[in-house]
Amino acid sequence: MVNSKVDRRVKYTRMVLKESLMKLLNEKPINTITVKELCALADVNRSTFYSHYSDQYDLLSKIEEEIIHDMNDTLMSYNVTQNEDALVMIEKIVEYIAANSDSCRILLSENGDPSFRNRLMMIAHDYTMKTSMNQNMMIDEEMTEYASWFAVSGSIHVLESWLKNGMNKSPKQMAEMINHLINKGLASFKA
Amino acid sequence: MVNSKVDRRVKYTRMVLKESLMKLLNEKPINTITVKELCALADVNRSTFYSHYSDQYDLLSKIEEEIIHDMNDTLMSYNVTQNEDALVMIEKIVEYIAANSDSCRILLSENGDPSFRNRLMMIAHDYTMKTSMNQNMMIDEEMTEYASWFAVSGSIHVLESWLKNGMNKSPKQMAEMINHLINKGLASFKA
DNA sequence: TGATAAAACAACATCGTGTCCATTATAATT
DNA sequence: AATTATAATGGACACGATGTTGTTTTATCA
Repeated sequence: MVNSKVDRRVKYTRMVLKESLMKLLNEKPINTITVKELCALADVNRSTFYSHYSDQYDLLSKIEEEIIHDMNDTLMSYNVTQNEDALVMIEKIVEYIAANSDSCRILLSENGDPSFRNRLMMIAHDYTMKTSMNQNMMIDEEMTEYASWFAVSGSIHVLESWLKNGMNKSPKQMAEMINHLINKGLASFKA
Repeated sequence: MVNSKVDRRVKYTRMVLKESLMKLLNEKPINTITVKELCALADVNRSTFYSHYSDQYDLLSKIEEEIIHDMNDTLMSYNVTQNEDALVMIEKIVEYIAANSDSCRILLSENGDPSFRNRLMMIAHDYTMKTSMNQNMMIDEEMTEYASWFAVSGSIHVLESWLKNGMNKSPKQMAEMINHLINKGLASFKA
């Protein structure tokens, strides 16, 4: 156990700082949040903060790092093969986001961090495109790249809206819809 | 002429401040830009800055406002009817972005402003969805909303990449590709 | 050219910042 | 339980950006 070597006080300090920053991000953008007020909310001395993080942005990126890493691990554990259907992969991603909806909702919101969105897109790109896109050859190399990002960006934004709407559909429903939109576009929704 | 009533000095001050902020945004994110350095670059007194804008973010939003307003006007002038093909509307939007590629590239980049992206998406949403989506009835109200945002977000992101790549395709090519992706998805690109 | 208004200049208090160090409190170890 | 180690606190500090104010200089407009 590597984790057990970390002092309990350190664990608590980092945890409460992360929680407090997320609370503040739920109310206002990062650029209006000061280290001072963050520490006041967390009831942590400002000196202590600086012994862990260089500033608000550093703390935010650490929070994101944690989620991204955790998500990667989770997806890795499914050990998806090239042949497996892309729909399964999309489902796994949606389910992970659902399981971490609070954090994801905040980080993807108006007050969130665009770079988190980008990192998430990179993961989605890797995990879905490898399986679905490469199955068939595409006409144009550059166009393929554009098409791939179109799908990923659209998907992520749909999930952002979904989180904002309190997850009014099941993860399975969302995954199926996204899969349809990616592969067949709006045509698949026309009556 | 309403514009001619504005003092030349005021015009110059605002112009040079806008230009300077864009230059800085081309190099680093807004949260690392100070009013002090912005004024130094623009060679404008800090007091003068404050008589026009409350802070960097205010100035940035004014810049965005200008582009958004201008874009709306441009699109309005085409007076697109409900029946007109969505492809035409997409072309107009792509062409506008191409004509203002420098500003749009910066504002949509890593150092740009997410809210500009959102405003752009609102416009694209209004101008394309009204024409294309409503032509056919959709199955589910909520799903229609999701599908619409999927298309818009994907499209904007593709255009972001396109700008970043130095516009290696023609606006017409991009518009056609986007139109295909929206309506037929990846299926339309498979060999 | 004279009236008007904007920009520049200088000075100011304020606030958050980042970094000290000494002290206190708490966890880990024996 | 006592000891050791180390994390957190509290206070102080200089520093720089901020936002404001009043005065002077400069440019514009009519």
